[in-house]
Amino acid sequence: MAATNKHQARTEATRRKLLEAAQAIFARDGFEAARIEDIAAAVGYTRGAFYAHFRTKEDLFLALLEDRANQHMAEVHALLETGKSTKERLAQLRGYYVSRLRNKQWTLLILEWKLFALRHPELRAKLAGAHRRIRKSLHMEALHDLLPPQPCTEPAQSEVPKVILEALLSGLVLERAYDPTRISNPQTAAALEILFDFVIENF
Amino acid sequence: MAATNKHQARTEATRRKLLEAAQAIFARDGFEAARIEDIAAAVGYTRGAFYAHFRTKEDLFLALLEDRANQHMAEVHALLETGKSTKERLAQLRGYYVSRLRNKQWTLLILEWKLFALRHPELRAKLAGAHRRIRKSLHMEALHDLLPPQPCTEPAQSEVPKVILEALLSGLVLERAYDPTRISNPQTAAALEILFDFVIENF
Amino acid sequence: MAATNKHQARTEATRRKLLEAAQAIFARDGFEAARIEDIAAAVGYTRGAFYAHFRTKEDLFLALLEDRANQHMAEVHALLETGKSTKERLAQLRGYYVSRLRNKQWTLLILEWKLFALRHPELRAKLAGAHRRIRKSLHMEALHDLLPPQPCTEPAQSEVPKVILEALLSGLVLERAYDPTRISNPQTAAALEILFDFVIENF
Amino acid sequence: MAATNKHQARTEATRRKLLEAAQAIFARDGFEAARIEDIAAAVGYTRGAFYAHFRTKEDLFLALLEDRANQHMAEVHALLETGKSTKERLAQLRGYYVSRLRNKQWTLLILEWKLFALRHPELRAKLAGAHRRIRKSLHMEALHDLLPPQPCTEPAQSEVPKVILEALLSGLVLERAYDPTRISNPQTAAALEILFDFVIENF
DNA sequence: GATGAATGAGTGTTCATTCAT
DNA sequence: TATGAATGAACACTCATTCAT
Repeated sequence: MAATNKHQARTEATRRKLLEAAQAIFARDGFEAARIEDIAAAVGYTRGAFYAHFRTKEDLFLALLEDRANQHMAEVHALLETGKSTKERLAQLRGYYVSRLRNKQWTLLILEWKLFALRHPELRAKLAGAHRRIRKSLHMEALHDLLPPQPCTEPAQSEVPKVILEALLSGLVLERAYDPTRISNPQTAAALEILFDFVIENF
Repeated sequence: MAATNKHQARTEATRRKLLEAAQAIFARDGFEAARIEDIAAAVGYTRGAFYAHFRTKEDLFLALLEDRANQHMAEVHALLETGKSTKERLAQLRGYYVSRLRNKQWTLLILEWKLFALRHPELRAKLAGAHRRIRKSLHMEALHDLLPPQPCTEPAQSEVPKVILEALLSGLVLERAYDPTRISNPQTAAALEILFDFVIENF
Repeated sequence: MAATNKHQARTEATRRKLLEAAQAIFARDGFEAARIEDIAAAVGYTRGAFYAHFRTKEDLFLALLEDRANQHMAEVHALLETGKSTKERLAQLRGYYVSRLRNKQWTLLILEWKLFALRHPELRAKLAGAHRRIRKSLHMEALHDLLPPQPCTEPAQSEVPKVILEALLSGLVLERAYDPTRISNPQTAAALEILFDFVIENF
Repeated sequence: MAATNKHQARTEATRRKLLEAAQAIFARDGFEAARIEDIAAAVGYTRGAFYAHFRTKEDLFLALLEDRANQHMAEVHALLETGKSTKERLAQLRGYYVSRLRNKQWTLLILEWKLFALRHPELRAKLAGAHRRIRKSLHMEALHDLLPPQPCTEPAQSEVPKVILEALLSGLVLERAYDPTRISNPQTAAALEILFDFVIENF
């Protein structure tokens, strides 16, 4: 039993290492250009080890997104639980939102994910699960509860601010990665703060 | 001479057809997954014909961006020349900006281009020319002259609104392509209009 | 008629130019790596012009060898006709033999030709004509008549000195092309002279 | 450990098989016309397997030459160690030299190698290592020590006999491959023996 | 669980050749 | 005769995936 646990622990550790490496490689090279071998080698394994943990490259990609989505969701929930008032929680959410600017890899991964989904509609069904979770993690489901009820709007309406904020974030992260000289980090953060407030109030 | 002209015309026509097909295929599949054969076949040619017009796949990708960038630049310039006052021109620019929402392919191509540049830093130098033109076409250089002079800001500052608007547009186009059910076209257009005004005034 | 002659002359001139270029390119790149386009471009034509004069690349290669073989045969014959005695003619032949050291292209072409024949036995029949002429040009048929009659030897025997001298020449030309620092031109020429005499006398 | 050794053994065995096949195919078809697939198939593998052992076709070609060069060097050294006197060793070297006549593949490979080097001067630097070894294996370095000291000659002079003998051998092997009817094997061997002695004494 | 040899499908690219002009 | 656009077969090389150990 103890042995089994040790085995399990080791297995789990390898899996985690592979996921970690995958995040870096997928963000760096994109899904298509990423090589299984690079991912395995990055944590000191060979291709074979990879296939002991994941069925295919696609599989890894999805597992990675699911894993990270769960993680991010947990972070947001933890964050909001410490907030005492709606106002405070909104401020925390804002802080979290702006801080995501620093996590280039995660943002690029989401970009890759969207492009992937866009280009493999036949996998939509299979992707549905991860899909929803990533949605949740991305879109700050929480936001919904924090906003003043808008009586006359359909529920779909409430997606608008989330989509806007997300689009903004991902676009800015990409721009900074693509050409860091055009807009500085503080400038970007400041802009995000202002726009966060504006969007929350006006959409 | 006549023969030469005919040849030239034919060459040019084929080249244009290939570029047209390339836009569709690159936007649909992304740079990595796009197959030369698909591009050629889309306009009724074989792979070999392709290579009479472009040296490599990369070459085609860059030529395509350059071509489209020139085209978009021309559009903006034509647009602004008809405007009588600054205010009118700004309105036109706004209209053009929102209308870009409908050109999914071009926006996805720019996304691909940025990812490509991000992932091939060794080509930055070679890419510089197309780079700059696309910049100009994207970033509405014109915007600069239309804004009220902001005495205390460095020139770099003026990039901020352009970057924001661009990020927003590309993010929203991607989101709509990825999941068209979340936010409708009118919603997106309306949001873009509001945010255009807000950004112009506040950055 | 005059026009026809002019046409013919022009055609012939183009053909000669192509052959000239072919010699340089085939010698430089070898048969396999030589590109039709390079040959045509070297004399200011395009691929199409080439095909007005030769059916295939192989065709050109054979035509070239035949042409050069004829030329060399003519040279040897002219040379020997001026010689008054057997001794004198032998000395002339010797001089010609050593002088071939300077014609790197022709020697490399013969090498290519042999390798080609060796590797396309199915073409042997087709090659027979050029084959024989090149043989004659190479092997100094004349030599046979100059040597003292060797009563007891079969005719085949008389091939031996020719083969030896030819092998020597081609090997030395190749060596000098491959590494010019190892053996100097004068050294090579001197060696050839000595060996020519030795071979003539002893085989 | 055992596994590693087995893996290594298998790897080494496959590599050897591929080298063996490569020798046959390169000698048969020449570097340019040789197809990776043929080489792999000749020992029952697929193209992919080939690339697990060699980076490129060029790589294989160089590895092959290096490998064979080492082998031939070893043979010569072993041979000379059994000779008791200079005279005996010279006789052994002579025997070895003449026996090389029978190894058509190796001689054709050297020919290919020289043509390759001649036509890829940009690779000269990269080729330097194999270059030198092949030189040594070819040129019977040993010869140098066996010859009577020639007081007045520069060291470069000592290259002359080696170059001559080598040129002769390769030329004759090629001639026999190209047209086996012209000169018989015994004739060729006899000629080589006579010329070996002549060259040793006179250069 | 991990290795790494081997597979095999896939794709970019080259180039001899054809053909309408 | 000469052009050059287009063809299409060929081939080197890559890489996700499998499998015996």
